Amino acid sequence: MATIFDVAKKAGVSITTVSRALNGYSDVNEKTRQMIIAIAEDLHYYPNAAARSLQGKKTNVIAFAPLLNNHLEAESFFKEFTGVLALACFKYDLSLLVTLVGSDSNVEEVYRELVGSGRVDGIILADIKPEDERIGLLSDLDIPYVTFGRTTRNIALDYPFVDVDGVNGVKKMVGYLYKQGHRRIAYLSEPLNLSYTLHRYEGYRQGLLEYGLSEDEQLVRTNLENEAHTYSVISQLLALPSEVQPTALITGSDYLALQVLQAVSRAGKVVGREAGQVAVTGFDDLPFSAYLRPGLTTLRQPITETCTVLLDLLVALLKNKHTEAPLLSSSTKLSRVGPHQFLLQPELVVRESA
Amino acid sequence: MATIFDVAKKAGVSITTVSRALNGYSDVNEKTRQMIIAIAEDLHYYPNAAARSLQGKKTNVIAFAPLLNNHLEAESFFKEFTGVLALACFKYDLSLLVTLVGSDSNVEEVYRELVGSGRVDGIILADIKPEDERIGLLSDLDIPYVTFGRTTRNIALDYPFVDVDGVNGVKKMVGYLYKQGHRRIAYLSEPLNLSYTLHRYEGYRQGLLEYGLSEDEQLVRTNLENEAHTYSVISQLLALPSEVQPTALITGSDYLALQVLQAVSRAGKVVGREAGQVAVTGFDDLPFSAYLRPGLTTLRQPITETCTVLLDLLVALLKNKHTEAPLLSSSTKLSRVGPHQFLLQPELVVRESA
DNA sequence: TTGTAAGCGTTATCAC
DNA sequence: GTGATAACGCTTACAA
Repeated sequence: MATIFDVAKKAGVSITTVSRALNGYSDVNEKTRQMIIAIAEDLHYYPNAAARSLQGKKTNVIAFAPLLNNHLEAESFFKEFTGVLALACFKYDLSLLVTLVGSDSNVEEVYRELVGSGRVDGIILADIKPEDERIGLLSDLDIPYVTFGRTTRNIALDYPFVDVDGVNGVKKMVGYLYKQGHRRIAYLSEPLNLSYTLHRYEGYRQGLLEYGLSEDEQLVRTNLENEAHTYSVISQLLALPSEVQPTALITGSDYLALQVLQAVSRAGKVVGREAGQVAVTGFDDLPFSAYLRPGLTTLRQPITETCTVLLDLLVALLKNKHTEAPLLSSSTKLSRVGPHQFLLQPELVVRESA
Repeated sequence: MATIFDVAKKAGVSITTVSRALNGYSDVNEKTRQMIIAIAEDLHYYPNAAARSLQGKKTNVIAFAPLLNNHLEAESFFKEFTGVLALACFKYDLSLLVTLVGSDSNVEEVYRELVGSGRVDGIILADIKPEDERIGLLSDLDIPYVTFGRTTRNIALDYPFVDVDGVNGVKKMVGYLYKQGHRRIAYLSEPLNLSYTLHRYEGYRQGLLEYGLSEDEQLVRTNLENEAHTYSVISQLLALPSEVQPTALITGSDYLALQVLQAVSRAGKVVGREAGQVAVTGFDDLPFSAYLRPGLTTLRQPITETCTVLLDLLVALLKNKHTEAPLLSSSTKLSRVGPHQFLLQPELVVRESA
């Protein structure tokens, strides 16, 4: 590979001049600059990124460092999100470094290494927990970062985040089902480990409250860990006496809804919105959801918009660590809930399942 | 961030000793090493990756640098593949740098920059064209790389690739349809720009040959660029006189199959394998394909295995640029077609659509 | 077993 | 306008 020395030698100037010419400094004779540019092209010279970042220059790489969830739902969402994020990065002229953080690894160490290595300009964090130690860590480490998702505890930190409003989303769903005539609405969820699971559940509770329905413990199952478990829970629910049996099942994710769809069939009931049928809903609107039969009524996470806002925010922080947050294009979906904090509204997508 | 100097100072030794202690050299007093390790941890010291790679050390980062296809099919496959690849990289303790190469960009320059930047140890190339200039380029640049997919022209190069056998796959599909009684089998494809599209089409031709069917130009449409076009082509095909009308439609990808499914319905026909119905098949087995109604009969690309083989191969090249290729776990799906060249067999997945 | 010093390829500071 | 030269943080001969 050609280095700056090769260019300098061939041009008969010093490396300083080459550097300045190529970096667009004004104090270079225009003729000299043109010559240097021509030679650089000719030699296929590209500045070594490692050397540049040693000098504290930008790498134009950002990291996406989510926690690795072996959960299949998490995995399919991860694929979709990563793909969209990579596409979005392309538009911002950034490369995306995907670094998964294993569940058995020393989390703090992984992030410290990522930052200390100097490989990336900024970080996108995901899979935020109710109280997430990574936020304090990255703040301490003084690297620009944005989280996708937010903590639930009201810690004083004003960290930058973008989140999809799970509370409001599920609340809307409860409202939709209520208007469809449902009065006994169950809530099914994976374990409430990550913030988004809590937010969605909270939306369920607020929804019930808003529509004057009381929460019935029997109808809330927030510990569905695997398919077998889901099956048994559903068959239990659908075997309840008819006056307490749920007529609608809200699930915390599309993937879970998928299992529930199967389970309901196995229990001998039909999914749908006709009388006597069981309504089932999801959350995410992953690509497969549109193709299920019946099509899944769900809440669409606006992934593309999310990534755009994440990058707008991160790029602003990259440019100027302590400046005001950017004024983002105001979409009806998007609201600012803090100086650097944004919430996007999921969209109710009605299909046949509810 | 703590540097090696900080550690050295606190330990009261030179930076050399710190470097050797931390890199596991044998010529360091074990006590000294332990002390240094303790101090390094205490100080949260992590070697700066830029500085290391300036010394020609490994970065433990590999790049995935596919061409950006605005095509939706390409996009959904890209997401799936990238996600699986990232997951696989995690197991190999590698980070994945995703760098999309825009269609309007200077391709050569992008790859030169990627290599010249010194950011990555190796590269995974995708979207291989019949004759792909990137292969010669990366060879010249002398960076380890593996391609997903292969060229079609028999250029003499013995470059490392892993590919899914599209020829054999579609051939199998023709055989399957033949045994189902189909004699008029159409082939539908996006434009034949990339190798895999050509391979799949070639499989169709070989299949016809093998089963004594003659190729009918009317039944081959390899220029479907968009949905509208697909609709019109399908309605044309299904309006042919019954003695020449196709009873089965092989498509070059699941995504195209999706459009075809809709188009057939619009043309007033039913998709399926009953008499009088139209058979439709795909290629890829993307997640949504199982959920279509009717479920899509297709050829599954073994993405996970593909990524494993890609990484096995690349990691071997990383270790020792000119050594023999690794002996990979022999699966029935996998065959070696050259020293560094592997072919995986797609699997026929029969569902209701054919 | 440890330290000194050169060098990896840049950019930035300061002379000229 | 241009050029020495000193960083940046690390690894690795070569010395001691």
